[in-house]
Amino acid sequence: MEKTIIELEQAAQTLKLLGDKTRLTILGLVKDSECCVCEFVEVLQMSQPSISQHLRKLRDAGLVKEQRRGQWIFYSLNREHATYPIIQQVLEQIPDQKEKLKALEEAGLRIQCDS
Amino acid sequence: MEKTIIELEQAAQTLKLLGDKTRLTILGLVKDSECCVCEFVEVLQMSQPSISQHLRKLRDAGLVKEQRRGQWIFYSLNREHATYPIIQQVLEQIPDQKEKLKALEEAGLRIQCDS
DNA sequence: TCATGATATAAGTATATGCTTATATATACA
DNA sequence: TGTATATATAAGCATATACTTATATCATGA
Repeated sequence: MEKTIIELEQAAQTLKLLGDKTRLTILGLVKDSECCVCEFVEVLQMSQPSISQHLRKLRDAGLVKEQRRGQWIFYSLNREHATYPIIQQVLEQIPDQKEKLKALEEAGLRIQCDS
Repeated sequence: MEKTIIELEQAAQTLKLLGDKTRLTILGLVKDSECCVCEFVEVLQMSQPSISQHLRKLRDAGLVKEQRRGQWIFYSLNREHATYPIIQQVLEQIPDQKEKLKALEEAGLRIQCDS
């Protein structure tokens, strides 16, 4: 893998966004698969506006991408972002969030969408 | 290298501290060698109290260690910290701060202390 | 066209953050 | 003992942050 050097200022901006439990969990979730807002609300047990505001910060910074499918808006990790290598490394060193999505699925709360 | 999983909450706390240009630079500097406060002040061109306050945050979190030698207090990276793997990875992906120390040295502003 | 569900946005608020200036503390050295 | 240097701490202040509640937007389906 080629080593890319990320500008300090840009790295700091991304790290600031990662430096919040809620956003770090959100990124841990979208690392494994796309998620929609109501799933974050369910997993994180937080209000919908609060989640939306965190997502907006992540999206404004370009760390996540959004895609509407019907009534849902799905968020995914933007692996093209300049600071993605940092995010990737960080996510590798924290507990996997996959089980939380699995628990959602088992509770029948996972959103599946073909459109 | 063994892979250690860092608790999400603790990771977020460290990332928050890294998410500031000044502190990220400070950590980049102590990655290479011990530095004292006046060196940070010189390199970063910021007020001494401001630097001291950033150092206090880093020290309170345990990310750096301090050691007094005579009239100077030297700061160094605490490589035993639980979140050190994250810090290490991040520092590997941003520009090296070594030249800044070298410039200090050439300007005769580097503090050398044997005590 | 209307009601519902998913999401975004706005406004308000309490707290956190990062600087400033002023001052205290601690060491060195004459 | 007195002065200079290095550093820490305190207090004040402007701005940022992360919620809350209320409301707007947009797609779906009857």
